[in-house]
Amino acid sequence: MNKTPPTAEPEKLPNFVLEIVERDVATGKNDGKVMTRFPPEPNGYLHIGHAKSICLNFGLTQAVPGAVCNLRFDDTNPSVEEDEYVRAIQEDIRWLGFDWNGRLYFASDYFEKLYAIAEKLTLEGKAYVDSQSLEEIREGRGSFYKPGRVSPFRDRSAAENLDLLRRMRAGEFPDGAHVLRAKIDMESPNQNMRDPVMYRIKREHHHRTGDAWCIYPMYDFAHGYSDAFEGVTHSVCSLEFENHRPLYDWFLDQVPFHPRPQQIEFARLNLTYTELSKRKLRQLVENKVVAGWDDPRMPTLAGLRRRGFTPEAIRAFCDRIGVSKRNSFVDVSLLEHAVREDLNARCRRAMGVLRPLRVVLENYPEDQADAFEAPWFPEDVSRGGRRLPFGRVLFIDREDFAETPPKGWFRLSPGTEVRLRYACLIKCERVIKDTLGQVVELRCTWDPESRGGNPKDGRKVKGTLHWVSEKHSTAAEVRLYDRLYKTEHPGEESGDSMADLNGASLETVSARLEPALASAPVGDRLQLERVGYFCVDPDSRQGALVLNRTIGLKDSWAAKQPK
RNA sequence: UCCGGCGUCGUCUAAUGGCAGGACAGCGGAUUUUGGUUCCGCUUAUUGGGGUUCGAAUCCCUACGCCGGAACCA
Repeated sequence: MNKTPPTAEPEKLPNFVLEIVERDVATGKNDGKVMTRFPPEPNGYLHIGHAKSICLNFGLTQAVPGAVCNLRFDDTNPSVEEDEYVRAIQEDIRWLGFDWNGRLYFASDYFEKLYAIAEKLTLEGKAYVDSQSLEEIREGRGSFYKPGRVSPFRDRSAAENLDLLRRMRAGEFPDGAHVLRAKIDMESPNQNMRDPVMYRIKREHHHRTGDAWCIYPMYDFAHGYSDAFEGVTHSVCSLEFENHRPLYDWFLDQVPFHPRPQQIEFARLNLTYTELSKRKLRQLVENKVVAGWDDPRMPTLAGLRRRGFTPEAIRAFCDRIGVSKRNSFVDVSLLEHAVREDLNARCRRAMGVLRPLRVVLENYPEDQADAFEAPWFPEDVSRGGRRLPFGRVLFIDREDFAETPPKGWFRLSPGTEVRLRYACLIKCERVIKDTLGQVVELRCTWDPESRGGNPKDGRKVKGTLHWVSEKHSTAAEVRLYDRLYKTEHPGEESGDSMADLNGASLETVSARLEPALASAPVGDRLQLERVGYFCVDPDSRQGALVLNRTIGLKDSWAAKQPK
């Protein structure tokens, strides 16, 4: 029997980021202060990969006394950023169970301070205005194998550069006419150091600053300083920024800051059968492959929430996958395990039939009306229950009947007897088919001496089926979700994950549920016994319930069957 | 061909010069009015080669493999 207490947070794995932080605290670096930040660009919804970063950054504040974590929107590219995303991101972080405690920042709040630094660097001869075209700049930057070539504008005087920069800001030049570049090293083997662009002219409405600016700072220039302005000590980002660290440090070297932030890189999450590229996820939404960012098939937090995942399950998953520098693919079954583990401990059990098959009990009197007691939590009957109305006509799941049963079949088949959970034993006498040969109804008999499920004579049956009474049951639309992609690594073969979409990722069925479920509120989670975990979708209306299957139960019978 | 990073069970991850451990997955078994849960058990790993050392997954050298990098994106 299941004695599992309500979900407990599992032990966190040790990880190298936490080790660095703890060492820095121990050695008194930054006067013992620890500040991290989670810096999303508001250009899409957060997904399970972001959850890993959130759990790391905010989780550090729970592991290290006095540590804090900021939420900072990295909104330096107005072309792609929107307020909708700012709101959704905050909602998702809160839902996940974390709080930035008012430490909410925007890179765009620093535009004035960043610009001041740009002027300072320009004045000091560490930055210059380049008037080459985009193509010329790209060409001049060289390649993996070819060193860069200096721009013909690289030696403009500080005064001329400052004048041009001010006029850039003032809007005197068209988009693309000039950029501000850091003067570093065009021959560096690290291409990020080959005079990176600091500002570009871009006449685009910004979601917060509106039209106040026509020049916008680039990530590399803005990020480290934004960290420094806030007092961030440990700036955790993903592996693809490793090559940017020398540049991060170079910018910080030009202005004294205490504490001085340190960039630390870790491997972002990859999940099998899952796409976690924001660009690709946006494509799914824009191409209407899914119903929206919160489609329950999406790996977004909004999607997982609507699917019925709990924040506890996602946190437990993140704690369990660890943090390292190895790029890896986590098996999606680990996520599924975390979800089942949490849902198993918290969900009440109920009965519902996904694909109803009519069962008529020929020896059950028309006017008889039994009802059977059933606990909501079979493993803790003290938590209450309900009565299941019974009758002459019932529904069982089509999957629980086989006219010619395979080896090892415990369920119903002609001439065999099974238990209806909490009710009684029934035996299949006859199969009724339509003109196409499809089974449309089963004629059965019940054993009146087996009320509650145990026969008087003590005979055993192998199978126990879920059921509902036709007359009393309530109808529901049930949405069954499968993996969005049919391959373990979507896009691996063709280069485009769209090619590996699972066309059957959503199946909608007309189910019948036990009557007590008719009033289940939106968001309610439950287990349909023998079937899976479900939650009530916001699309539900009075009398028209919509259920999402969060995840099926483990099914060792189905797993063993030949495909 | 350049720069940076990474190589531990099928997968993810521990070990910080001293018994290669855990989780998931898989496979058995027990219990079970959910083919669920729970419990018990089992299989499986240090990329190769050299070196240092009483002792190496760990340090050094070397080879190989994988990932990232050539936006006025982040």
